[in-house]
Amino acid sequence: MERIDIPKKAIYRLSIYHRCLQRLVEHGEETVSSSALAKVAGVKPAQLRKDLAYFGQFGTRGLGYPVAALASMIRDVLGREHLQPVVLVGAGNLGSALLRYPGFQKEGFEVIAAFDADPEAALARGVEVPVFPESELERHIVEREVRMAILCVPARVAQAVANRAVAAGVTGILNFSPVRLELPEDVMVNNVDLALELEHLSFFVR
Amino acid sequence: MERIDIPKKAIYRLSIYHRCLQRLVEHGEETVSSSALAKVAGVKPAQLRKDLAYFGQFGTRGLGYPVAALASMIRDVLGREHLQPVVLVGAGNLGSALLRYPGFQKEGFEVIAAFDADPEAALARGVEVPVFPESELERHIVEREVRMAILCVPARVAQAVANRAVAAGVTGILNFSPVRLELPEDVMVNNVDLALELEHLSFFVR
DNA sequence: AAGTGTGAAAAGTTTCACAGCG
DNA sequence: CGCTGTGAAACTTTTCACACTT
Repeated sequence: MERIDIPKKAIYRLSIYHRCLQRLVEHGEETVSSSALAKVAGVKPAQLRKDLAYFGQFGTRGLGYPVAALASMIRDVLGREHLQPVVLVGAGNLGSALLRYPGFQKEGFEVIAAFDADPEAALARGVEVPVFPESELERHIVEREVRMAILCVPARVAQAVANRAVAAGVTGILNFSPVRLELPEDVMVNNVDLALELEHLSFFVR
Repeated sequence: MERIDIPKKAIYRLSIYHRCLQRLVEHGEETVSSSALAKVAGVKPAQLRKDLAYFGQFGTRGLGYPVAALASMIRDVLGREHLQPVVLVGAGNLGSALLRYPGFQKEGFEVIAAFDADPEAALARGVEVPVFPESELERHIVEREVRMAILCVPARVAQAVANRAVAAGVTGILNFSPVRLELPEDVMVNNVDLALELEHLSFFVR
């Protein structure tokens, strides 16, 4: 696999660049220079050029990068040319807020189903995505060939739910539970620990 | 300031260690070795020891670290020995979910007030924290000497709200808006971009 | 014997600076 | 001339390995 020596952080930044490019497309821009794009993305021009260069040569010297084509190549690299189905487990407080969060849909992900121990309660929160009992998790993952799951379950059941999702075919987990999941290393886990982020801030605040 | 050459990531990990230590305290453990703690925190033992060593010598050779004392020193380093007041701006979909999120309280932060353009609507969502009109933001920040703010406002107003909060005295922002905030560099901004995290996953999923 | 603290090596990432292309 | 693409330098972070303490 050639992407073995691409810095992980560069992948993150690719998503940022993509979002900036989308805005440029909307504004009808045709080309953009590395310095202009770097400015709005909040990075240095050289870093932007290096990041893009990992994936090929897209710019024209003396001119810049073609906005639309660059956006398309990033979508391609990130595996987002096509809609990715996603499931969400744990439609409680945070989970149901995420189900109503427009950002996922807007960036091209479709949350096709949610699962909860108590689907009725979740539905009562005004969620539009269908909510199923947790027991049906595996069936939906297999049937729709789902690769990504969002986990918003309580800490004590997180590991068990993750194991089940992975056994059914999930290889990427966005984990909101404050727990370090132990999973096969070919499963990508992305932890978003809200309390941790706040703690981190408090070190710098004084 | 001596903490100039402490890796930023080490600060993040300190929070993780702290959470693991809390669990050990609950289980009545008195001491823990670097390898045991590293295991549950998901890092290598040498890294754990190095991280802790940035702040002093806390372990006993041949024995390990005293659980309670180590937890206390981390709280001290992170500025969390005392309760930190926090405000939240934008009590919409995501914001009101965060107001009901137990994790912040549990980790020792007190969200003392929330602000929204439409406080009535926010209150209707069953939030317990008092919700005020956005115009009162500055007054509360000044009166309670608030240093940290959680931002959940729509992208287009994020910069303006951030400017106001900073002008009133905030120096740390946990930003959920998908926008790169431009602020004085003594202000610490911690971006949590949910759609971005999902995008990042999709690169590794295939 | 068990386990910390730490220099030094290795690995990973960012920045520089400039050659080279359009 | 302007701006990309990129090797090499600088910097940051992680890992190793072992001296040293209890």
